[in-house]
Amino acid sequence: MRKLGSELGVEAMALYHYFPSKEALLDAVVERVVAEMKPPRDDGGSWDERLREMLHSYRGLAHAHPHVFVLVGRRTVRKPEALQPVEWTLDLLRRAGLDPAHALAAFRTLSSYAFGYALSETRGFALQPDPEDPSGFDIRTIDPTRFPRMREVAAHVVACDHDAEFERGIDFIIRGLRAQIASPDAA
Amino acid sequence: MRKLGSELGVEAMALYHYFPSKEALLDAVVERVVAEMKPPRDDGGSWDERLREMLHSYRGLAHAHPHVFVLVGRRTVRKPEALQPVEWTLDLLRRAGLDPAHALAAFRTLSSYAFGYALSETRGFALQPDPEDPSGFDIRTIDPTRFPRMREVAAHVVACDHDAEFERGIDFIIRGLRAQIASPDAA
DNA sequence: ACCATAGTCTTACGCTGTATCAATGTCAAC
DNA sequence: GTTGACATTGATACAGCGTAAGACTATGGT
Repeated sequence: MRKLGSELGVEAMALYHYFPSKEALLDAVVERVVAEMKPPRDDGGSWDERLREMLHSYRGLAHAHPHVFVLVGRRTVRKPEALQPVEWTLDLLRRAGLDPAHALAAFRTLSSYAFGYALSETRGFALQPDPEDPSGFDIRTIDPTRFPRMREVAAHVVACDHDAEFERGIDFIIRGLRAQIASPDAA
Repeated sequence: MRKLGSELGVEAMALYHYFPSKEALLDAVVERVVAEMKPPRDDGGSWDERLREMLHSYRGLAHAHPHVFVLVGRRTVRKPEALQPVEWTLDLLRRAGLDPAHALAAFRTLSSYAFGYALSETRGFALQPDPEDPSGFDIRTIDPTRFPRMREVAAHVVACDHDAEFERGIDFIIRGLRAQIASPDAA
């Protein structure tokens, strides 16, 4: 607070005239960040293309604001406006042919995936060697007799295109959604 | 630190004989928590059943240690032992028929999903009304003309079986994995 | 001229992690 | 039996944090 205040040429306590607490201030920051998400294009384009767009836009928040993104997952929503992207996505899924219950399940699946992936990405995946701490864990030097599977994927881990990997995850899920849409009665 | 110290009948600074910093101490806590994960059963049982078991076990950590779980996602791995569950899961996926690159992609998809879902769950999903703050956002009273889709799912949100919902998400992804295994050459 | 209001500053309190260093307990070597 | 090394703990202190309480100033309406 003191730092932010001095950034604004003001004492820390002046901020409390505008926000009741630091948490409320951060909530407002989150609100601003989430508001950066753009609605899906309304022109031609299949539902899954627009869905992909939404998810990439969501992940983009993590890239643009890595420090804020951790806070996005909290239940701090006071104004429903902050949930506009949720409304968009649900609408997308409903138009794709899912009933409300499945649209909700699909939404939670997709958003959990995107949230988890983007968050892991900003913190550095556990398997990824940390360039800032060369003394730390490095999958490339792992004991191949005890961890043969990790040894196997080590090369792929260090030379990983995260954009493509994120997209592949969406592929998996969308395939599942399509199956649900095609045969809504199946378990 | 002072609190933990007094819990142990000791001054706060005594802890620094065993851990160089609070962060290192928390890393050790995370290690202990992750070590609670059990290896997948080795008896008969399809790979996807064992995979489900792993994911439920992972999510179970969040239920058993909701405050610690946020820290699980950090790259704080120093000893590869803490990555034993990763090795198990990779092995599962490889045996299921995925090549190393796809096994890694599948692992990241599944773990991101489970991590994101479990984390959102412990914090309370954004859509879920907060029982501790009845004055906050409540999806049941949302404006149906501005947010028709959210209005539609409101009933399902409040009466949601998270176990089943989590399972449905796994269904989606596993279906995608099966398609990849069936036709490895497709995009 | 008066007062309400908005905006800011000052001071202070209790909390945090931890650097520094002194004190103690323990045990092996001489 | 004394000594010295080392493991462990305690005491004190410091800089940082969020924020409660209240005083001060500036502004605009009456």
